[in-house]
Amino acid sequence: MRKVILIEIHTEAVLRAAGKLFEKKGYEATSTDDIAKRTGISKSTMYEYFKSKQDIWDRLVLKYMELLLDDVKKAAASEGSFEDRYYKLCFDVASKFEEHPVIYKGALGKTSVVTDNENNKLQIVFEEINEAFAGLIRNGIEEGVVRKDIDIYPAALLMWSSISGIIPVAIDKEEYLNSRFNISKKEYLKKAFETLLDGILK
Amino acid sequence: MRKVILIEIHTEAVLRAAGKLFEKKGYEATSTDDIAKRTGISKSTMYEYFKSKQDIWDRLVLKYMELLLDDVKKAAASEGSFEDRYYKLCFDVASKFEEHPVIYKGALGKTSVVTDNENNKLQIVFEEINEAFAGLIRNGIEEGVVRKDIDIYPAALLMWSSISGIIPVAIDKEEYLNSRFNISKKEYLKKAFETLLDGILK
Amino acid sequence: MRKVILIEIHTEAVLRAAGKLFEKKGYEATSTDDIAKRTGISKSTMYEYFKSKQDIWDRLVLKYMELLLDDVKKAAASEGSFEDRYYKLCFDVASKFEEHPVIYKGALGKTSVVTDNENNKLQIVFEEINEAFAGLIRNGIEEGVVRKDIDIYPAALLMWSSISGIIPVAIDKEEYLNSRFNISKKEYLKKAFETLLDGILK
Amino acid sequence: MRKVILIEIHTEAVLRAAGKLFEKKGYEATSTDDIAKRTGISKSTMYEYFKSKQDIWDRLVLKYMELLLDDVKKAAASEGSFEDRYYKLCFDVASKFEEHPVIYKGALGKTSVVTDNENNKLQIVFEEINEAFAGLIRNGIEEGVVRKDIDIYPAALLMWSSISGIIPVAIDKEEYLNSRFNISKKEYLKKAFETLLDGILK
DNA sequence: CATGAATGAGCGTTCATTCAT
DNA sequence: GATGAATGAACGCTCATTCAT
Repeated sequence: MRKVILIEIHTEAVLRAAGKLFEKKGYEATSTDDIAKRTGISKSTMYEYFKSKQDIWDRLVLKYMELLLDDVKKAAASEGSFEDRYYKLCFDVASKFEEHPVIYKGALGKTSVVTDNENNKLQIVFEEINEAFAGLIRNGIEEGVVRKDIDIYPAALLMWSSISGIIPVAIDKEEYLNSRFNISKKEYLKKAFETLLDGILK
Repeated sequence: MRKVILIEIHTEAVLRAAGKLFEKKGYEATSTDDIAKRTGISKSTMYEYFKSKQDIWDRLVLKYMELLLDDVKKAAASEGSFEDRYYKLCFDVASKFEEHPVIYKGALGKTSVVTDNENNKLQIVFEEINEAFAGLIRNGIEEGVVRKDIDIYPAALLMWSSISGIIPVAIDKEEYLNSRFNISKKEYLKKAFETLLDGILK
Repeated sequence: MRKVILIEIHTEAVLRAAGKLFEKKGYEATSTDDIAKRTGISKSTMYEYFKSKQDIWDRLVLKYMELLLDDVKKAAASEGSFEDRYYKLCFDVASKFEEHPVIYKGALGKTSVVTDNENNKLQIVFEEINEAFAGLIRNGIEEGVVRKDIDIYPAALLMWSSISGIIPVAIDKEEYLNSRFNISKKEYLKKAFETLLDGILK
Repeated sequence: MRKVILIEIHTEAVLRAAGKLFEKKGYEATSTDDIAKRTGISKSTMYEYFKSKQDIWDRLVLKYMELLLDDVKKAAASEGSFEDRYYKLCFDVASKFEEHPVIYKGALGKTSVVTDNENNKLQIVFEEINEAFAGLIRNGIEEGVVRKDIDIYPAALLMWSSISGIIPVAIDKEEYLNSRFNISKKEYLKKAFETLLDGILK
């Protein structure tokens, strides 16, 4: 087998295993032993491909953020009205979060710790996501539904960061929302995204 | 020395030390050794006052959330127009976050894990903060500046969770905002809070 | 209150508490904290009366061995035939063991560690128990039921140590005896004591 | 080096070291640090081969009981008269006890705690030892020297448990026997085993 | 290239004991 | 005489990482 392919295979396998484990037990409680065992390779081999546990985490986060970026780009470029695309984007992000809360919370909670190359890539993905949001808002302006006086990039960052604040709370507080306000998570999210949108509409 | 006083002194001292350390290195990377040493007492003495490392964290988070609650209540009840109070509240929260990002992020990321008594208290504080937000929105409606058709509590939770998403990003991305969009953190936050507010105004 | 009485009261209270706890959790797993708390006095006060945890154990063991001695003496001096007295003695020892297995196992398992004064007392109690056994055997010889050629003291020690080997096994293996050999603990003990007796009878 | 060999080497080495230490200081007072240091490997390596301190103890006890079983089987199947074989068996057990009193006392004091696989093995060894005793008694009956009306298995258990009560006392009280009754440990044991035997003889 | 084997450093927690008041 | 308060010294155990083969 070609070297490059082998690298890809092992890397993928480790990330898949690590993803499952980090999600289930969190970063600290997951041991490198766990990951190697689940991957089906030896720990030493794993260290050939990843230079540390942190490296596994970083590359995993990067991978998931790239997946998120894909989704976000697609949603922003999808068919339908501005609002359709906006909601699609929001719910796509929510769905990603819900599937991998640990990783996405970690990714967004630690964006400041940008020290090495890998994290620079993360920074770039982060900016590209912001770019996609910005593009959507720009379209909204062009279509005449969004206020012209809006600063596109800060507004994009605002949307994006609000959404990333709203979603985990919606997930964590689902039961509380149900029992106290008789409102489902989905309804709550819809309302939240709507209110957020109202802030930038004409 | 009287027992009651000592409890207060030591508890305070440990929480102060732990606050600094958790803030600097995070929960996992902070050892109980570190905390005791910085407090200036022996580890065993510390364990007389706190039953575990988790207990230290829980009580610390509770304390900071209570401080936040105080601020939020005061801001919501302060002089001035609805908008004045809204911005005061937002910036007060931002300022708290900025001082203790690790703790507040942790507090908000785990609010759902309500198992023991201490955490029930945390849950209550959380709800009281939401209540304060709700009170503010209710005032806004009474004053005729906020839309009547708004669901107060979900809206409060939305504001509160959006804000808690916006602030860390604003803090983490300060440099990025500066260099790319030539906008200060404060300006960004102002804009963000403003846009958020627009969503619920008439 | 007179000093002597106070000492007695506290000492008794501590031993009572320690007895319960050692029996329930064993020596190592019982903390001095546990004992003091259960006694209702402060740990420091406890240390006024006992110089160490080991001291508590030693004096407790001594106390129980003295109780055993009492029983043994009474049984040896009781009414009835030689055999009646022998079985009474055996079953009295068994009953004490059953009530306080941890302490009696400990007492008999550690008889060699005779270093300090307290344990010398234990040594004396031990010898007195042997003396009681010896007295019983002597009676048996006088009554013409026990072989004359027997060496009284070694025989006494033998009985006594055999019994202390038989009883814990009977207790620990009760279930095994039941399920495998369909024999109750009591029947087994009876047979065992009988066989043992046969060894010294005419 | 091949894995299988290493497992054997390390396991053996740890058990040897642990045997010495448990014998000298007892289970609780022996630390895992002690054992690893004496073995000459790191504590972490030790934990590769043993899952806990208790595991070390359990496997050690099992090993020694298996050695005892070997001896007992051999003695029961050895040349000579019934009595020769009986005494050989008794003195073999005594010799094993004398070499490793702590372990054998522990083994016999805890045989009832049958929870995991390792301890099931121990239970089986225990029963096999009993079986060997039973075989010996059966031979005695066949040879016409032992009473026919005896219940073989309970009698075996009786012998075995009496012996395990007699031996430690003989060892612990050696000096006492010497100085008080002018009898050597060996003589005492001989007498004790003899008396015990008399109980089941015709 | 892959890995079996090893480990140093550290962790949270416990507890018998002491001592100033 | 009684105790509240403090602690030093361990303890069993884990784990990310390394390195010879």
